[in-house]
Amino acid sequence: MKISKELSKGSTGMIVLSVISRSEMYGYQIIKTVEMMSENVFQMNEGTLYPILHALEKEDYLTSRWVESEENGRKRKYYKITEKGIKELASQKQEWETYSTAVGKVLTGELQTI
Amino acid sequence: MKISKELSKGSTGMIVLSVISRSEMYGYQIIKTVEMMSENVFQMNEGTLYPILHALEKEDYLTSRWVESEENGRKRKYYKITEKGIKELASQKQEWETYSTAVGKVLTGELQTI
DNA sequence: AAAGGATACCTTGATTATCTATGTATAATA
DNA sequence: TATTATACATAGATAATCAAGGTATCCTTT
Repeated sequence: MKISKELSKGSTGMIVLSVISRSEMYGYQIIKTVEMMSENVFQMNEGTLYPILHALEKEDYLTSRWVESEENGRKRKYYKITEKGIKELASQKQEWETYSTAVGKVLTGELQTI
Repeated sequence: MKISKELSKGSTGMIVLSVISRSEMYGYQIIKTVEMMSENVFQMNEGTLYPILHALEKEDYLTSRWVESEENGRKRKYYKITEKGIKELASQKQEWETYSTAVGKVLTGELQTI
């Protein structure tokens, strides 16, 4: 990810699940899609993405299949979300909501200090 | 932090700077304050906090002093934010804003896929 | 008086997410 | 012909956090 430091750790799997949940995609396309949707805030690199895809598949959140491109003969590995993945995504979104709301509360100092 | 997984990685330093920016505090108090302000979402453990405090001090974002408590004789190490720390906090808040907004965009799918 | 829990500091070693670098290969462009 | 973009992948390094352990004092309950 481009966003400096370690801020995005932990959310990358959710981001990947999220974009795949809208349409079957291959790895390189995921990178470009996330880049575009985040307006270049997230610039995932391949060394990050591929291990995540493999892990998500191992957990049965995704399935994959090889597809030969029609324009060029290039092979692409398409990933599709599973039912289990859809549930996991919903759970992770909920957790993200809880987390980001909590950060907001601390940053804005809604409550008083002890 | 209590929030499961690794979601909060990278934001802990900012959280600490943020609570200290409102008043001088000692370590244990920081943990309790963050717990309260986040409504128990963040349950920082000591093994996380103390190394962070030392690192922030080393970077001159904080200064510390030992204070003997008046109620009981217990010694506490109070941390105070510096000018440099205030600037750093502002920068990290800005980054958090960019990051969380980007996550929101990807999750809600504001734009279309390629 | 003893025991346990809360307070208060700290460090070490393990875990894990991500990055950097590297590798392979093809297609399109300059 | 050389470079860039596409497309997959892995290995080793880095770094944030956690789990566990250590020391010590104070307060409350038994």
